[in-house]
Parts: sequence; C-alpha cells; structure tokens
Amino acid sequence: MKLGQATIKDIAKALNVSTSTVSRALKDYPGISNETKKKVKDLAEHLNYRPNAVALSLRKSKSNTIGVIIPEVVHFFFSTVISGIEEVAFANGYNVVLCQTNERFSRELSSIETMLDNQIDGLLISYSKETEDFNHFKKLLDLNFPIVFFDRVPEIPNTVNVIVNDFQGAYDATKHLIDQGYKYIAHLAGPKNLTISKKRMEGYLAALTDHNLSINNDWIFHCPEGTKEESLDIIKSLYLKGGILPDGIFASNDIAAAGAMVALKELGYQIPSDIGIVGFSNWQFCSMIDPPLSTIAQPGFKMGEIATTLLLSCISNKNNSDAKGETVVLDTELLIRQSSVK
Amino acid sequence: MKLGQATIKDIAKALNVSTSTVSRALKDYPGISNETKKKVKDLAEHLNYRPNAVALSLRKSKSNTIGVIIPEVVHFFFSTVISGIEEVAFANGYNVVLCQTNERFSRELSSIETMLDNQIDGLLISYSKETEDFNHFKKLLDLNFPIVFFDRVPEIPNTVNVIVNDFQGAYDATKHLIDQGYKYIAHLAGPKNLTISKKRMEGYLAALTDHNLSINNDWIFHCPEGTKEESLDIIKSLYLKGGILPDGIFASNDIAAAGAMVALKELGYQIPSDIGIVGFSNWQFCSMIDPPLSTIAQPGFKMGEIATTLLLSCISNKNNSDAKGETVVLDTELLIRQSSVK
DNA sequence: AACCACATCGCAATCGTTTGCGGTGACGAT
DNA sequence: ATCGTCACCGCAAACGATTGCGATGTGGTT
Repeated sequence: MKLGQATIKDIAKALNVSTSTVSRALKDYPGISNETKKKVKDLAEHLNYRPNAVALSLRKSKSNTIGVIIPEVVHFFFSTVISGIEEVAFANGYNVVLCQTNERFSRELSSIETMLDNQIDGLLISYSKETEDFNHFKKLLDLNFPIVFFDRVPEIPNTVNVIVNDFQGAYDATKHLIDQGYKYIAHLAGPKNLTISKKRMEGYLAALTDHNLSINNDWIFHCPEGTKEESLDIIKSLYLKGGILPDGIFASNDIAAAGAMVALKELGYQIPSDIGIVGFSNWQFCSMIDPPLSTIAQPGFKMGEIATTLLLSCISNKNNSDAKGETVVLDTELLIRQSSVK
Repeated sequence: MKLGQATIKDIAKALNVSTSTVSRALKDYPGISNETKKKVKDLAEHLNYRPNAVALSLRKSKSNTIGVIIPEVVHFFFSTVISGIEEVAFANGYNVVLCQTNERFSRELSSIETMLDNQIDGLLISYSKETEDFNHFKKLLDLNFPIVFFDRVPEIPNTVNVIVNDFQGAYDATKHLIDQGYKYIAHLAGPKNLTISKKRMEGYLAALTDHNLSINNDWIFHCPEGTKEESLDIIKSLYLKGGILPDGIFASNDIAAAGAMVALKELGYQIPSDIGIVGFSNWQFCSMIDPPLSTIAQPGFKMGEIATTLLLSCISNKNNSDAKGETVVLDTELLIRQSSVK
C-alpha cells in the first residue's frame, strides 16, 4: 500500500491467478501460456510494478548490496575511490551503502555490525587510523564472508587487497628531489600504524640510501593528524632551531606538504629555489597553490573499480572457497610541478 | 546459516519454545515468565543473536534507512553535508545509503528508483545540474513520501528545504570587495538552472546597485562546468581583450575563483593589489593557495544535521499529513583572507 | 471407454520476524 | 464438582516474493 506500490499479489488478484503464476509469467518461465504472460506483463507495466527488493533479499538471502567502510569522504583520494566503486557496483546491479568511520575504531565496528544486520553481500574496507586489532575482520574472513581491502590493508594472510605501490611512489618522489639537486631531504610521515606510512617511509629511506645520502632521524616526523596545522608547526619549529636544515621535503600526504609550504613561505624561504617539496595523493589543490605542488598521483577511481570487481567475483565464488589471497598493486605517477624543480 | 547467524527460530528450537515466545522475551513483553525470559536472553547473548534487519523491514514496512542523493562526493561542501547527515542518522538508529549522480539526470532517476525498491523511509536530495524537470519529485511528494531538499532545492510548493542564504552571502562578498575599494567587479556565475546560482547573482547585483555601481553584463560569465580550466579560459580571454577591465571578481564557487587567480597571475596581475577576488564555499585549499582566498563559508555539516532532523520528523509524522512546507535558511560567513584585502 | 501426454496453473512452504487471538494448566472460590 | 481468573505460552497470519511439487483439464490414441 505504501507508495501505492503494486505487489505481485495485487496483480494476481486483479487477474484471478495465483501469485506463483504472476511471478513465473514476469520471468518468462515455461509452463505459463503466452496469453497469461501477456496479461500479467501488461498489467505489471500499467501498475508500474517493481519487485520489492527487501522481500527478495529475505527470500534469496542475497541483498545485492555491498558495504563500503572508509575513514572520511572529505579525503579527496577516498572520494575518487567511491566513484570507482559506484560505477562498477551499479553496472552489475549492486547497491552501495557507505559509512565513514571518521578514523574511529568504534565507529568501524558498529558500522560493520549494522551492515551485516542488513545482509550485505560483501564489504569493501579501508580501515581507520585507530584500528590496531584486526579480529573483527578475521572473524568474518573465517566465515568466508567476502571482503576486499583497499589502500589501507591489514596484515592478515590470504586476504584480497588493492593497494598502490607506496614504496615506489615514495622512492620516485624522493629520487626526483635528489635528481633536482636537493641533498638534505626531510620526511613528513603518516600515522605509524598504517602500512602505507611504513611503505612510504621505506621508499624514502631506500632512495636516500641508493644515492648515498645519509639518513637523519631528526628529520623524520610523524604526522598522526595529517592536518595542515600539524605540519606547519613541525616545520616552523624545525627551521627556527637553526643549524643544518633540510633543503627538501617529501611529505606522505599533500595536506602536510601544503602546511609545510605555508610555514616555509612565512619564514621567508623560497620554493623551490631554497627548498623543494613533493607531496602524495594529488589533491585538487595541488595545481592551485603557489608554487604548484609536485606530488604522487594515486589512481583512486581505478582502485575503486578493481576492488569492486574483485569483491563481486568473491561473492559469486563464495561456495567454491579456494580462498586464496590476492593483492593487486597499482602504479603511482610522479607529477612534477614547480614546487620541486630547481 | 549464512554467517552462522542465529535466528529467532534457532533459539526457539533449542529452548523448545515457540518463536513468538522468543520474540516477546527478547523485548520484555508481559506475559512471559521471568525464567523463560532469562533463558532466552542468555542464549541469545551466547549465540550473539542479532535480529535480521531485512526481515524486520519486510514485516514492518520500515527499513530505518534513508537515502541521500548528491551530485558529487568530491565536492568539499557535499562531503561535509554527508558527515552531518550520518551523525544525526546514526544517532537515531537510521542507516544511510548514498548515491552520487555525477550531475546526471538519468543517474538521479535510477538511483531514486532503486532506493525506493529497497524501501527506504525517506530521501535527502540535492539534485543534479541536468535536472530541469521535477516530476519525479512531485510524484513522490504527492504520495506523501518524506523528502527533504538541501542546498539545491526545486521550485515546488510545500516542500521541506534547507538552504544557505546565498543572496546574503553573495551580497556580503561583493560588498566586501566594494568596501575594499574595488569598483569594477565581475562575476563568475554558476550553472543557470540552479537556484543557488540565481540567488548569488542577485546578491551580487544588489550589492552593486546599492553602492551605485553600474552593472556590466559583459562581466557576468556563466560557468556551467565549474572547473578551474573553464574560469581560467574565461578570465584570460577577458583580460587579453584589453579596454576597461574589472579590478574585482566575485566567483560563485571557489574552484572558479582559483582558476581566475591562476589566469591573472599568469598575465602578470597582482592579487590583491591589482585585482581582488572572493570565492564561495570555503574549500580546504582556500587557506593554502597564494594569496589565501577570501570566501563565503557554508555550514555544510550543520546543513546535513538539520536536513536529517527534519527528514526524521517527516518520517514519524507521516500519517498526520499536514504537509506544510518549510524552508530553513542558514547563515553564511564571510571569511576575509588576503585575496581581497587591498 | 480407458488411458496417457501435455500444457497450464495453484498450493504451500520458505526466508526471519511480529502480533492478535486463542489455548492450556494451575489455582482458589463457590 | 464446577467455574472463573490468572499467568504463560503457541498458532497462524502477515510482510512480498520464489519454487518444488502436485492438481486440473484438454486432447488424442488405442
């Protein structure tokens, strides 16, 4: 009655047939006369009949809905991932329910719970900064529940993951600075417990080592917040100390890089002539700020597409559970702008 | 069986009682002995029983889910609105399903359809740029289906809307430029068919008129795309023409303002000494670019909160349909940064 | 006339939960 | 012994759709 939406029963009653006949007629099952099929279809069309997805979910134990857990939508990278996810999901008849955790573990837990209550068929997850325990994932994986992790992937064996090559991206960024003649390169690192932070740090360190540059631990700063203010403060206090100072900065995210740029400009340094900077992610603002910020582009849309494709195949292969893990690594791209070109 | 999730039947069977008893025991209905209640609850706890939300939706014709239709998540403003929506929805036991239309009318239609198939209880909508016909909304409104429009609201009588005071915001921005001594102010307007574009234009025009400045229609440019490149091209070709040129620009969105800044800087103009610029929305990058961009801040989070609160009350008042419209207007805030201070 | 084959369709169970109504048994009162 | 009053609980329908199986009727064949 709600919305005046017609049900299969209404059609059955109006045509004096059973609901089973209506159901079969609508789906062109054999054993229904063409005459009946036509009558049913015509009336269904006329009443603008649409099957009740909730009833279908209950009956089939399949909701054609996937859940997406991300830290924040305001994060440019994640918003592009979402677009990729929606594209593939919709194209395959799947719906998407989205929850942002706001980087909180508790929200991550409760979101997953309510999604499961709603019988989602699978999960796409990029976990929160607070998440250090993966038992809530393991429990589901043990039950063979389809999950694909993207970008931020847990260290659990045999999971399906989509990531970018953070090591290589960081390496490229750092090497680029070195190639430009910068010799004392600092690093603004990400939250410690994220694998992506570690990988980026490793790439940074490897590039230094490969080019015979010494590593100065005092020039590696963790930025748990990832805000502009945080890196601004860090850079200011660093450069106000005096002594030998970095002439290059590789930041593990663009926001931190932008904060550093603001700090340096306020202190009277010239970018890129005094100091070169490279960020990570390629937020929209990178090309807008002054000087435009060199950065490592992450293929967010593509990541969303691939992760969803993998998830859908997990869902359809759920029974024959060979359950072998798989990790797709996407290439990043170094975008050279003025902030790092001497 | 799926997920090993226990159902009410499992509990009933294990305890040799009927499902009705289990149901009532779990909800502390009268007419069930304390002993039985305890047994049921204990077992439910032990089996980690959680009611199947799909079955509940079917039974109660209520899904405790609201749908959100927005143009794009990458849009900073909308991503903040989403956060506000989620906050209120979760706090009231509602789930959120999100669809972005990517500014396409067809996607808007299909998203709404599938959401209705999934028995959502209400809709939060900010429609696409392509949407010029509102019949798909009217049909639902006539059926008394709960809808709240936000930011981009259609011209339909008796709807519930949450908007910002675009007129006042634009007026403030323009007046600010005038107060700073800029006299020839151009306008980068938004897509023509959006009310917000009109209102902002009106605010701009009113400010000019109130201060006895002449209106030059050649200095009003519509930016249907809203991209940086678009406004960059517009501004470049304008300033390359020569003749009398604007010394101030009010852009109806920050991206357009940023594009204009890039163009002007490339042409050798100084901001703000030669030309003052004010944008609209307060994207994150506004404080990062050089010079920092003055803009009109829109309370996105608050808008999301209020829209959701209104929607939830629409949902609970659905029966007593006094169906009177309501439009909440939120104040904007002029953020003065360097781009507009002579 | 009896039988079979085939086309066409309905019954009823099912998914998990809620809920109106009726049933059962114990107990005390008459 | 009969009845009424509780407390406690189960039956079955309902939400909308699907589906295995059985039922019905028609026609043709022997």
